Amino acid sequence: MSRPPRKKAARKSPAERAAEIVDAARAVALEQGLYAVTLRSIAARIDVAPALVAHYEPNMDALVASTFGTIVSAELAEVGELVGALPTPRERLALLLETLLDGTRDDVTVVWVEAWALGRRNEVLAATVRDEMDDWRAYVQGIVEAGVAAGEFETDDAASVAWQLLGMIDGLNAHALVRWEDATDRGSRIGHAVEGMLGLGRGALAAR
Amino acid sequence: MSRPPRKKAARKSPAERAAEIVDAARAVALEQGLYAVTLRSIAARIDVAPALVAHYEPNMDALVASTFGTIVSAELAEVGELVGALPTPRERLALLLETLLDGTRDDVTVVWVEAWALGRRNEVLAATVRDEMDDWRAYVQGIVEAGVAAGEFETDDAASVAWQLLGMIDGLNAHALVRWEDATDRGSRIGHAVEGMLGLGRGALAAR
DNA sequence: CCTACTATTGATCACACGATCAATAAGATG
DNA sequence: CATCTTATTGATCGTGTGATCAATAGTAGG
Repeated sequence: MSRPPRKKAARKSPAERAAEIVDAARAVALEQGLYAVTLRSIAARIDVAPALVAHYEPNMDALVASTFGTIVSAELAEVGELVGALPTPRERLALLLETLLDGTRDDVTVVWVEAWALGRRNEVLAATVRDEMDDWRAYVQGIVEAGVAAGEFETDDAASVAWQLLGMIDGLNAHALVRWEDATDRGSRIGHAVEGMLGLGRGALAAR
Repeated sequence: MSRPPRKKAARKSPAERAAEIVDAARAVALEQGLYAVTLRSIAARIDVAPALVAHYEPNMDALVASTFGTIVSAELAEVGELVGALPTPRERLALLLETLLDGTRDDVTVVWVEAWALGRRNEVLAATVRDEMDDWRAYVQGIVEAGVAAGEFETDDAASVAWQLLGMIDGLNAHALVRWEDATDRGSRIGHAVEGMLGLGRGALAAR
């Protein structure tokens, strides 16, 4: 089971080694959650002494926080690119919901949930969580405002609507994480809910 | 800072001591979260040796799980009693949403979020979480079905609607937990969302 | 080729966790 | 009052965590 005893790690440039550590932290977080991002787990993954990880990172709280930020901002960029290809705000919002609720990003959902819990004991992480949440809110708000401007949506507080949309999405994903039994239908009915929030007619959101 | 050195705990009946431990665990969980429910923290709170807590509980995983169950089922009972006093399903649902989103139960929200995260490493807790979620689902589903039977609501899958409602509620509360900055408006717009899900006209849910 | 720099490491600390067990002492029972 | 039952404890183990530091060994530059 245990790895063959490590001889000695090859000497690498600081930039290269630092990148290796960051990559390992991201991989561990996605595979086993933020709680598994530990001095020793990261060191073991890149086959290096724990002290080396400590040498490159100021402390583990910071590494956990930056790892969270990396994962979540990458997700936003990825989704943004996908959704941005569509022409109308209505279509963009529909695809956004469909994408975030399709159940293929449970690894990221775990990171979110653990970040909410861990944030209560890790100040740096808590601040990062707030920043990333705000980035997401701004992104969704942009879609909503575009829809209002285009006469597709109806609301007087796009920021509030954005918060509520994200809250709904995260809640549904978090639930699905736990009740893996029959969590096939997350998102099946959220369309109507969103229609209610944005003054759309029934079925208007998903319409072709 | 540290307590005056403990002399010796008074001898109590097993039932009494067991109850004391359970109470302490619940209090600690509500004040500091499930992660703080530890052998030593519970022992310190009731001024007793850590070994005594271990003597009464099979293991800490079980105590954490039962503590979660106690807190959450009590919440359901409390809310159920409050909401059940209203005559129509529409009013009951409106009060349910208002109550769960009024921001006075953040301590319980912390317990939920930490349970989702902790459940990945604590099998007993994970099972308890699923059970309690199902109890909540059954309760909400009952309200929805009553509304359908009364001709107030319109849906063909009350269970699915119940899951979605709970997901939305938990997500909004979890969000509010982290972005304490301006989380005053959770629930301000969920009414319209629910109206969309249940085929109600705009503002119908909150109507007198 | 030699030297200076520094990436890397082993050893070690202090702390917190759950858990076990023999020993103690309080109270019940006779 | 004597005996027995058992609630309670101190001591201890094994594990896991983050962190520090002197010592080592590659490697680049003179």
